[in-house]
Amino acid sequence: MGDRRNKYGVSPDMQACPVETTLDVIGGKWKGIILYQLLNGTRRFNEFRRLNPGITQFMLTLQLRELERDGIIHREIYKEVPPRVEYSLTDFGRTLEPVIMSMKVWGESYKMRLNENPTIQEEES
Amino acid sequence: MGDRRNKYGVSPDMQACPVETTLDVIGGKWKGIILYQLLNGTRRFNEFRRLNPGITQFMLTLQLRELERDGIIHREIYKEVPPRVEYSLTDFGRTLEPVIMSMKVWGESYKMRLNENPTIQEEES
DNA sequence: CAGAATCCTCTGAGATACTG
DNA sequence: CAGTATCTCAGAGGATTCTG
Repeated sequence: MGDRRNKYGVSPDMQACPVETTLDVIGGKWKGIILYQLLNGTRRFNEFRRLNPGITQFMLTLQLRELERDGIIHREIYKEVPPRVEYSLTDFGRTLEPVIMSMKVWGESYKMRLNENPTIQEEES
Repeated sequence: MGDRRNKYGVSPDMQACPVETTLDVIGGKWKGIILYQLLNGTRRFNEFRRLNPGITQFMLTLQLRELERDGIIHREIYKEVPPRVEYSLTDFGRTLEPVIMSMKVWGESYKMRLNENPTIQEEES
């Protein structure tokens, strides 16, 4: 899967815009919701599947691995039978909390706005 | 281009996660940086091109139109020769400012973290 | 200057089947 | 339970050319 660190073939510190950097890390199709659910605590693999019926095992694994690679989440493997794996935010991942929360708040206001007036797509600036 | 309001074939208010909703609106490849640049004021079409050499005319137009459709930006056309079009945030678009800014701050800390220790991809939670 | 129209290329994402 | 391993494909993203 794409090493999103190399969009321009340069190291990420050469990328001009930090907003883009953040989007690159949390912008995956399911990463927003995964992170949001992790704010409430540790989750297991099948717990994510139950919470998000739309996501396939494959994609879930992929998104989790990318978040792990980026240092956002931690993957704890318990050597048991049956196997158990728990996902949690790293300390660094926790620093995303204000970002996620502001996105949550805004998303809610956006949906409210759509419901209030579904036809309006633009307003005067 | 995808009507991202219909990921599940349902109206957006049926989508469970507001974080995803926000990502759907601002998660386009160039939307983060476009919005960030608009925080500083009105921009013209070729101004965006100069600021972001990597983006093609086509993609720029597309991203701007989607943001306009979603009520985030306003497109003011001046009937002149040569033509002039100015883009600005709508009032509603301005409500994205805290989101963008928190993403900017986080993106900077992420890049700093990479520079400090490029090999570390994970830390203990 | 600010686009519109075409055509093309990847890759993010999904379906399905199998396994330690 | 928590994953791999393949295969497939739509569609986001891009290059190029043309125009009011």
